[in-house]
Amino acid sequence: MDEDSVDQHVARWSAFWKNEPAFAPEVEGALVRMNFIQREARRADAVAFAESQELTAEDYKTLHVLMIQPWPIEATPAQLAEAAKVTRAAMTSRLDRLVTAELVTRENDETDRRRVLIRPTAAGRAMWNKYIFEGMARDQRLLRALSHEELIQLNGLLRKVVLDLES
Amino acid sequence: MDEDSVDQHVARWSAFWKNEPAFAPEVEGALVRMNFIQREARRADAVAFAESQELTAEDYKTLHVLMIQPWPIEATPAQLAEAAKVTRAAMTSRLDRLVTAELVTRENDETDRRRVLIRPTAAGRAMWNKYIFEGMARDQRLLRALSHEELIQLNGLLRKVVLDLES
DNA sequence: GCAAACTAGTTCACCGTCTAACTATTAGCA
DNA sequence: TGCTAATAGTTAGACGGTGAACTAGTTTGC
Repeated sequence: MDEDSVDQHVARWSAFWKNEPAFAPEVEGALVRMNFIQREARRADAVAFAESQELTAEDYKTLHVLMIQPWPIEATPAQLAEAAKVTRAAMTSRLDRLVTAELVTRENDETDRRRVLIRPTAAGRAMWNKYIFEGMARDQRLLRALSHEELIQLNGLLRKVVLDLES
Repeated sequence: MDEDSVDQHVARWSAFWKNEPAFAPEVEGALVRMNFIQREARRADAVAFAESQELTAEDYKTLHVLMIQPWPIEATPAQLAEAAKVTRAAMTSRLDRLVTAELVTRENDETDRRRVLIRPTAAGRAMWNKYIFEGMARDQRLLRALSHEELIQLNGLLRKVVLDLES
């Protein structure tokens, strides 16, 4: 198999840490590679949304987590914040932008007046539809080097790690 | 094999996108899992440095990329920015903090007076030494669910992806 | 020999996030 | 019932990042 840039990085480190048993080249390699792939994914997303000028990647993500809620399509800011993995404060300002752009509505919940309900507008749904498939295509392009079997194998390994971290 | 939270996420999506051939569950799963692992890594790093109060994770990273440069241990801000994957502007402010903390020195290069040379102080080297092995241990803990063979397998799959993205 | 182009680093204005404090509302319980 | 505690959302201030503009120094090429 050919070497990627991470192999060089790890080789340099291995030389640096020779005689140092605490250094695990495979751990370092795997983490750096995952970092590389994730960074590339974010970069590609940012480019796609920067070109369109309509929406930032962050705002799209917000719209997305709203759209993929279980029926009915409505959610509280707290639910969206958790789904998007940002704080509620950050979600407040994201929603400000989406409300201004008229992609979602923000209404008081009359049964619990502390709560706010967020719903997509027709324009918001249309915007989501416009980008969702492009996003899937970008993701598949990112991992196109792997066959279906290899993807399953990769998920098997990653699942072990995630299961361990979740327990 | 047991299910992790990502399996549930993907199952919900698969139901959502049933009859939609553009959705690839294995691609989605792999990316979400890598995201999860990376996020956990960053969280653990942040916790470790927040407890110590001496240094932020970002400043440690800066010190780190400086320390692992090839001999002699000195670098320009531009080199450090590239290694740490931030802009030069960001590196300027990171270095401001490290210079104030007396962990690195910033000197003019007399042979090319545009350039600045960054070198760790004795305190900076000591600080790096204090955290480097803890960081390795954190990384290994993160992937402890995988055997040595599985780590090699994982790197093999990720290498394919990285090689493809780098070409 | 000198103007133009390039390069290194910094400064500036802006952005999105975070934590912590704050307001408003609801739930728990003596 | 009426305090107290808990909860939902927002606001305020700080932080670290970005891209663009700027300063200073070096290289290129006529």
